[in-house]
Amino acid sequence: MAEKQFVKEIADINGDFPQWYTDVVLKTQLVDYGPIKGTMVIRPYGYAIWENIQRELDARFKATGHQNAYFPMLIPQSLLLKEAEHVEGFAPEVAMVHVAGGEKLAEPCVVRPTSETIICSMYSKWINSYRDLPLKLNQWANVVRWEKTTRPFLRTSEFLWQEGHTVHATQEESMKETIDMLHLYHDFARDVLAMPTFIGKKSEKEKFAGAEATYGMEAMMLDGKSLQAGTTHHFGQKFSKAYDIMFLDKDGKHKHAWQSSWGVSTRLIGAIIMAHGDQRGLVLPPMVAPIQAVVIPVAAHKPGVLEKAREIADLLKNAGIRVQLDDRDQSPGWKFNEWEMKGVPMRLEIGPRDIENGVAMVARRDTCEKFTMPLDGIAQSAHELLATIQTNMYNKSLAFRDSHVKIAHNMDELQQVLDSQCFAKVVWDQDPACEALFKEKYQATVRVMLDEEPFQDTCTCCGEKCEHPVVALVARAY
RNA sequence: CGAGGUGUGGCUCAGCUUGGUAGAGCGCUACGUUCGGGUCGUAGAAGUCGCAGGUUCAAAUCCUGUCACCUCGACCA
Repeated sequence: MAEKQFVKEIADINGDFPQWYTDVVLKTQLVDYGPIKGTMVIRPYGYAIWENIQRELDARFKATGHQNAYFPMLIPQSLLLKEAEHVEGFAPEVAMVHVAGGEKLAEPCVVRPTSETIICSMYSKWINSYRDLPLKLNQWANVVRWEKTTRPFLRTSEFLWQEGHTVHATQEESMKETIDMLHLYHDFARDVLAMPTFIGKKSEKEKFAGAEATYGMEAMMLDGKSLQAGTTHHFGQKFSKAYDIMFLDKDGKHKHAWQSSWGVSTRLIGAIIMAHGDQRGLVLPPMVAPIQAVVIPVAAHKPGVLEKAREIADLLKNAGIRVQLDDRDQSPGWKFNEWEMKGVPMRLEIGPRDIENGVAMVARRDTCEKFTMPLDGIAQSAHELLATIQTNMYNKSLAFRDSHVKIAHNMDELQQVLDSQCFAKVVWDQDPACEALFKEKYQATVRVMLDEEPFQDTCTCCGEKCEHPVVALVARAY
């Protein structure tokens, strides 16, 4: 059987993690490849994960005073050209429309690679007074970036995301928003995705095209590589000057507004897969799992078994658990394997023996433990187990990550750390030459840690005394 | 864009060196059997071998061109 071969394949992953990754996302029917290279078809099981992420994130946005809106996907080229750095940064990966309605367009339009330009052009109309500020909008949308190489969820030509764009009267306020949202993402990853992340500042070289400062949230994957899982940007007044977003302040003077933007994408799904997955396939945190519990009748042909299984599934469903009864005509072992591969957090087996004993066999996906659970009060027990799994998954990831971060005092140590598939903490003087060396010698990138005291006064890279030492995280990244 | 690789039923591939009737496993369909960790049997449907040209009595196989995709590097959420 193909599935049997698959289980065998991922049992010998041998550090060939990307291959494991691709196999898993295709086999578990999260996605399929689209007809155009680099595009991804998100199938129902994969999309349901995104819906759960959306719901949880959106609630957090609303709770912090943000509103949702929607802007057009097609942007006139001239609008894109207004902010020089932004254009330069995105030009190589922009898709354009030259013909529409059978005629060549007088002015081509671009398919949004991000929406700063169209949103800022609207903001300049909408904002006139300090009374209009702050303006904090978010959009759930798709964007297109014509990347050279692609991988499902992690890098695709088109992807789904949310992009928040805020406007403020002062730099302090805008900066606070940038940092607040970074922490919102961090907390979200911890509480919902069960994924510990590092938050930090991107170097000058790596910051967003057009931003004054870019901050990122990065997660450690099981192979010790880093994945950027979210970013927030402080724009200063760059875009407000390019797009003429001005307001009349309390003091009667016209001023350019201060802006921020921030986003996370369907890449988060890739992050979940690579942060939690194991040799049997996906392991989904209960908060985002499309199916939190599956009920499998064993010896379903015997009288009363299927009925009891259905009764228990209904009990869980009424208790608010996303549950599925698997009453398909397959052998139980086959089903166990399928749902494990698909990452369902808990499985309940109901057979004649269990009914007789008033229990269900329960299997946890995160630990692969199997034990009995009394049918009496099972909805409550299931809820508690799901919460336990969620917490355990976070703790497990955190322990893994913490054991894979090491301090590097010099370049020799850095090499050792990176070669052992770990992140390196270094001291860096923010010299671009040193950053270039990290990249050149180790294909590694830096992100500046926030609020960390340097552990030495010399640079890990060049060994010279630092004038502006910062602690930075050096890691190989996806 | 640099380096390597692959195109053969729905999927994964064998066959190619040395040209001679198109193959397997999985999946799918029907019937039966089985069901506490990937059941078993019988029967069946399904492929102009990526495309174009060339060599030959004869091309999946050899030659030339072309297209597509995959992996690894440079860029990105």
